[in-house]
Amino acid sequence: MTPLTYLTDITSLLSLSMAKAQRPKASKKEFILQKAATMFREKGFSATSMRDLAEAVGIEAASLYNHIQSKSEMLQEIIFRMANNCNVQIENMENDDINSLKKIELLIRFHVQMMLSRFDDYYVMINEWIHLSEPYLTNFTTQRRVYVQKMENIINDGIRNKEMKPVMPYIAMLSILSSVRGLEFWHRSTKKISPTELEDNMVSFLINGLKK
Amino acid sequence: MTPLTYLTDITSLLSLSMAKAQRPKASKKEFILQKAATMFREKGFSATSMRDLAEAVGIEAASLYNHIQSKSEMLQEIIFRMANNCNVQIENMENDDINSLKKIELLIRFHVQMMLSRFDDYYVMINEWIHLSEPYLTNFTTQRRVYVQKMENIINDGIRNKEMKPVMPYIAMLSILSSVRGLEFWHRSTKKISPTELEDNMVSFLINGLKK
DNA sequence: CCTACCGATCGGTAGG
DNA sequence: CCTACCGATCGGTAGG
Repeated sequence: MTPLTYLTDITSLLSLSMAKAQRPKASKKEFILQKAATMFREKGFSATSMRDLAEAVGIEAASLYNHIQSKSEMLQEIIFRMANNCNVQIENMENDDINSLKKIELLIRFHVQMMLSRFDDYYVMINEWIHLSEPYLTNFTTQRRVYVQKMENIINDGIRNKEMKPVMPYIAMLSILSSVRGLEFWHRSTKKISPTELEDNMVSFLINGLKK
Repeated sequence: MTPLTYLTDITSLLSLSMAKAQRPKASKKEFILQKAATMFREKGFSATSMRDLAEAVGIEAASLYNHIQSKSEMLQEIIFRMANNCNVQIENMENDDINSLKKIELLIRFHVQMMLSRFDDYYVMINEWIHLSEPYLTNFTTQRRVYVQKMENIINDGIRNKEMKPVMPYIAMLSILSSVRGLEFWHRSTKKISPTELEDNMVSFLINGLKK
């Protein structure tokens, strides 16, 4: 089984071009959301104005509202789609018959791949969730709490099965997710390291901290 | 030598109470900067208004300008003070006669301690630098580039001296700094783990990825 | 999808 | 340190 097995359904979630062919309206909305994600990442949600966004899209600010409901709604869509991707991934994996160390490796690979291939969306989820309004804010933080708990549970299992060193699961989980987040650095850099090299080396460094 | 040796000069840089006793004006400015750092962290620089800040300080918005020049200037002061702390730390250490692995351990401890004891300032430096205006923006990113290069160099030395595994220094540096950043999680949590426990376990997890 | 426009709020200043 | 206020810009709406 290759590490990519778990990622097969993600391309369908990405379905930008599909949507474009099938529903022109949805496509324009997707286009707007993509530009919004890029600007939210570059300038932050609060510092991005609807007029800036409209200019990037190529229409007047007022016209945006034919496609989206509000600035907040765009943030919600960007974040909860990405959160769903993450939830689907870990739930598919949980009941799978592979050992805990391999599960963690696959999770690291999944997150690195998300961070590299869907940089804007992933970055916005991680850095701009604070600007969600209620009840979305609580919804998100709850989902995140559940997610990281699942990850800690996998590490706990690994320690009990003697597959892993007796590290503090909380610290390992935190370091893994944070290290992936740190790849924003690489994204801003001259990219002398290839995505594959990056992924493999990150896996190897982090797994070294876990493996017996 | 205890890991804290390198931190002795930091308390003098923190000198909030000293300034309070000596120069009342400077003290009020410090008070404002501290409130600003907290709000910039909680809501982001752009979403923090001078009126919000004024209310937290207990004066009218216009009165803030008797103590500070502008909203931007506050961000600059918060960020460059913290950046200076980091630079002082690594420069003091560079020419020191300890091995590379110990240097990295001390750097991890330094960053964890900064993240825990000066959460607002550290967080603002890491997350809000993007809102600096030129020439401060370039100044900051340059300082950061130099800093992480120094850290990579230490890891490179460690590998050449056979103290460390042949990891990719870039990845190790990135994971270390990102893991510390991830402690914002802990800061928002119920804090069932003590700062010391946190520091020691983070050191041990990350050093495991490096140590032969 | 546009023009025209709304009330609210922004960072900051004048003058005392 | 305050009152009073500035021009600019914000997210969003009406109406076509």
